Amino acid sequence: MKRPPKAPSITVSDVARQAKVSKATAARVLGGYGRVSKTVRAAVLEAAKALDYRPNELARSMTTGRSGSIGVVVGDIENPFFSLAVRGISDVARLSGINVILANSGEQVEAEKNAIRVLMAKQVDGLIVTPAQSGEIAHLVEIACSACPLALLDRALPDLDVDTVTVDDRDAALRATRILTRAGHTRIAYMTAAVLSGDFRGGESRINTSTVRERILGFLDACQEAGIERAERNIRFGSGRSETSRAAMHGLLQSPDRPTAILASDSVVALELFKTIRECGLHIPQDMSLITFHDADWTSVTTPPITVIDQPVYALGKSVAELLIRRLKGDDRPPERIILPTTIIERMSVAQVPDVITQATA
Amino acid sequence: MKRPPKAPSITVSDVARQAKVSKATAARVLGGYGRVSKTVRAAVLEAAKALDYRPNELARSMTTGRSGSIGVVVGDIENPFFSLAVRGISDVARLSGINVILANSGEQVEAEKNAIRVLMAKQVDGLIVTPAQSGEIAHLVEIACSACPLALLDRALPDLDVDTVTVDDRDAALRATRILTRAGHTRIAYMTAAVLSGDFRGGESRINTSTVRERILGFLDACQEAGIERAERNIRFGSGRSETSRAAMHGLLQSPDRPTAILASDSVVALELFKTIRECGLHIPQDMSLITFHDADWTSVTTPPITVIDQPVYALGKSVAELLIRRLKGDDRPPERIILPTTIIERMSVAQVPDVITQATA
DNA sequence: TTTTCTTGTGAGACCGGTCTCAAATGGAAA
DNA sequence: TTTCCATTTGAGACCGGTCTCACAAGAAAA
Repeated sequence: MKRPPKAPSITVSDVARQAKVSKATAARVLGGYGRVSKTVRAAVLEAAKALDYRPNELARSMTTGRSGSIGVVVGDIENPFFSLAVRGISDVARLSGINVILANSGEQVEAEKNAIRVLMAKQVDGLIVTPAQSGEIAHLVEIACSACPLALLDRALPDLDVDTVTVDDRDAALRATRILTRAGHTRIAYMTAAVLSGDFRGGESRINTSTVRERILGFLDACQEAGIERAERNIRFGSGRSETSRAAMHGLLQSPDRPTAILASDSVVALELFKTIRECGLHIPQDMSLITFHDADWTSVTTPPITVIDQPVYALGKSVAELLIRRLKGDDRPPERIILPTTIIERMSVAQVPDVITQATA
Repeated sequence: MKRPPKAPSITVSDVARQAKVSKATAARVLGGYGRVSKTVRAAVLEAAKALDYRPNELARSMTTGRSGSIGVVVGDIENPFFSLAVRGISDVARLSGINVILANSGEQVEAEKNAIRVLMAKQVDGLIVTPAQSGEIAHLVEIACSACPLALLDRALPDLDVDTVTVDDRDAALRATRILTRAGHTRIAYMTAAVLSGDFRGGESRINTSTVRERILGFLDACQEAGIERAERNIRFGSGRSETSRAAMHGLLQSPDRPTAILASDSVVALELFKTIRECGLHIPQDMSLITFHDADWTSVTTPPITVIDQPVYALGKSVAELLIRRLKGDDRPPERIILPTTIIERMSVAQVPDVITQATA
């Protein structure tokens, strides 16, 4: 823990000495600011090359106050949704010569807080966050009030008026659920990995994360439209990759009044569901219809292929990054909330409900 | 591009003034070094809290010379293989209070070089790289010679003697191919996303990336063992997600002497293949057997589920990170090359070749 | 020729920490 | 009481850049 051999790196002063000019002059040509004569510039450049000078970005950042990097905090980098969004972000960042420090919150607020603290200490110029928990946003509010621009990805926070990019969750859920109700389903479950802070019990107003709330709203809209009562009973939170959630899924699928259709909030949940449905000896779509958010690559190769809500994930990342970088450049327009449209890709995972057909013909 | 409002942050001096002690003393308690009396410590801490002091990690890094972060350069963060490995790395890093700056090379050497340059300028304490190209490693050699520890993930470089963690690629390929040969296959293709620098033509010695070379060696071993001649004809490079590679796949699958079995080098290639095989109206496993490296989550839900080589991907990331961090702490044992074992998970994507059965019964 | 302006350069402060060194304090030993 | 040593504290250099300011020299204007 003691000796980092401390490579004696080449500094501006070294170059200056070699080029026989002052440190200030060398710094000017090396840093690309101020005015220098052609001859001196050439001399300095030559000296720099000879010495193999590499600027110390840290030192530079310290004086300028800008680190040239932005922090990105996502829930779970393993979720292909986030990987893709992150690529959108980094592609944009690269174009502006900004680099990205990535942190994983594992959807834990504490980890999120910690990640943000570390990123701030590293003096990131801006922050893109996918808030893990809707209840605790004090740390985000604090950032928003500070000089460091903050942008929200995929999940809006009503109480936090900052640049935000989401998709038309409510509408997407509505349309997806409608496909289900129109196929005659009346027992429809909505499964999300999100955890509820507090208790649900029908008060969707208590759900603070826009993504979750909007989707539930859309889901309930469609259910109501179809005359399905107490649809909110079938909303399941916390359906992650954990053991408990698997057990819960099993329980749900094996109960006598199990749903005949499920809407999954992301492809990870959907995959778990897909496996569990099989394990329970059920068949998609005959015994169980399934629609999921996110057109993950595998959804088209299963048997049957899954009907999905295709979100513009890459564009989502691209847009927040653009918004944030614009802000970094000094733009001070009021915060923008961009909502990107989604499409539904109908595949083979939704079936007509038999008794509806029976009823219809009876 | 001009005015970053420059939040006037609280510094040690501010805290010192408030606590009525010298800057040095305040720094001691805030930085957690040296000796300070209980009373003074309490006073400083209180002042710090009152002022809401946050250390500037950049300034700290500048004097100490250690930035507390490591750089990770992977080929494609969207590939679940890398996402998982990266999680392994960051989990370990977090435990040591080190954070990770992630960069994507897109498997392009130039991007890789650039990413490394940026990361070095940011004074990362160490570097983990998945070398994109085997031919151009001058930039890596340079790092290896410098004071900054370098570790290689998944791909070894024979000419670069640094800490490296890979899997038993040769053996894995051998065993996988054997499954195929034992099922009677004689026309077996090996498809990798890797691009060859130069030309292949049977000289596997010219392939510098260990992963690719070892796998090919294992593949050829098994073919030879089964008496298959000129097996190297069926090695296909550059099978990425691109249009050209799809076209190539189509060509291969529709040719009259198409292979009856394929070994895919990663799950992204395998998924492309899976889709293409379907598009060509072929069926797995009757018309085409398929085995792939990496037990990606979707491989178990397809029809049929895919036989895979299960690599300990998370452990791969975990191990390199551990190696690198040990090195950061001053360990100077000679470089280690760790090879992790793989398992084969046999599912339903391999079929017996009919004419072999015929022969056997004849 | 003298004055004024422009341009190039150097000296040195500064960013926010760490860390060395010397001085001050106080208790124990002589 | 005097001497010595350990502990605590302060002053200030330093890390590697940026940037302000003053000054010198040459060009243009008077």
